[in-house]
Amino acid sequence: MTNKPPVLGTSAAKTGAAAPNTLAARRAASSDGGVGIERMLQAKLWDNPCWMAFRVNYLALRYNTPLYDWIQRSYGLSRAEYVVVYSLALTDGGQARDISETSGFPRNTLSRAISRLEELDLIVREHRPGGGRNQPLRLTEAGWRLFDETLPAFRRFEQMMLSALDPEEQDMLAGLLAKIVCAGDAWPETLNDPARELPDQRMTGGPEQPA
Amino acid sequence: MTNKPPVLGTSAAKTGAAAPNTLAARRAASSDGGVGIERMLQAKLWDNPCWMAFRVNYLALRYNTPLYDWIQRSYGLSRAEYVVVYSLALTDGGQARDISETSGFPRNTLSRAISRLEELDLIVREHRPGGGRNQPLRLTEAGWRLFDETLPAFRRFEQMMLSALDPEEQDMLAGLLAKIVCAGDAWPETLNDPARELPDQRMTGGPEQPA
DNA sequence: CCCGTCAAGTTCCACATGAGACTTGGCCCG
DNA sequence: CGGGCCAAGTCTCATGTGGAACTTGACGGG
Repeated sequence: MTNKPPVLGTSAAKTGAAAPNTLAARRAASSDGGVGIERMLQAKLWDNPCWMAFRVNYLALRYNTPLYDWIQRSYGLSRAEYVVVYSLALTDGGQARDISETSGFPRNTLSRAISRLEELDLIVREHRPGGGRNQPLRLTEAGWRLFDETLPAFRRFEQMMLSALDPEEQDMLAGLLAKIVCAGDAWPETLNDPARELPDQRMTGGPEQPA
Repeated sequence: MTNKPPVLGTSAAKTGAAAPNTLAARRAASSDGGVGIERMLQAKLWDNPCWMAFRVNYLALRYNTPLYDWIQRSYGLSRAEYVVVYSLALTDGGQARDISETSGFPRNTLSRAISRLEELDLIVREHRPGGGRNQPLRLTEAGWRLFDETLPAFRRFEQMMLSALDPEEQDMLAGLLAKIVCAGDAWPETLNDPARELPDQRMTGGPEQPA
């Protein structure tokens, strides 16, 4: 992120084929073979009162990091910037506000991202001159090209992760997660006193034990 | 984060009872009732080639933000700092490296976090004077107290989210996510050329349609 | 037993990030 | 039709963040 990479263009990022790429590989390289890492990972997985939080965060991390790093290196776009592109590809004419609410990026970060994308001619906004308020945003030709070019990598990575499950299990997972997301309008977005604001759920003894 | 909040202590954070707290509430307050938000959210949920990525990221977001903000305000600890405490509570004697690998924070961020926690007497390290290499970290009495005091909020929030599912579904979800996480040693941590490094999965037609 | 190698941890620094205040246009009500 | 309110979007600025280089202990081989 220090030296501005080529903005746009499928620049191949010379294959630094050497360095170990997977966790397993890097652990093996550790002095102790990463015993401590394994121990902590197992604890967080199987011995964690907040099992869902960990799993979800861990998966998000392992997905986001390689992909957005790649986008950054290859196209010079920050995560926020790419998220704008992606959001518009799914919902053409969406506004900054919508992206903010569905992605969690603060409004000012998106404002910047949008300005930059406009400079790069990846998106346009209904430029009611003087910065009108409700500005629908759209991808340009170049924007769509970028999306089409990058989507497969995201898809492939996700499929790779999902390949640990068979197809029915994948459906199951999709449904379960959707159910939770849909219930999401009701969660608070800030907490003042959690003991007061959150229902005091009886803890239903950890749902699982080591495999 | 501008004015240093009281470090430690269950400081009640005066109940700003007024402002709308849930998405639904804030949407209702929008000029257009948040129609655009809803549209984009539905698209990202049901019309998204990367359905898992979105769901997982969304859930992570909706979980992390309120809880870690609360920790920050009430205890003056950053997310990284709290993660250290939490990690040690699950794996006493773990090292910085382990936390880094299982949480995704870079080593230097954790280094800082650990130093600060040590100053605050929440943790201790086997201080081979002069900064020995493999330093096991442990919570102090105060550290454990902090953990015990804060854990319930995290648990309650997670339970609240999970309450969209019945108990068997929760088990199901736990199992499915675990299966994926366990397969995780094999994912690459960086990508040079995704088209070359990732298996070219046949796309198994989106797993679901609108509910 | 010393030296070379390697990774754990630290330091430095440039920069993206996001909190908060501000501006501006849309919209509703009188 | 005019004024007031409210939210969308922007700007400024302090600061947390993470890349990269560095230091230092550990370990293994000659």
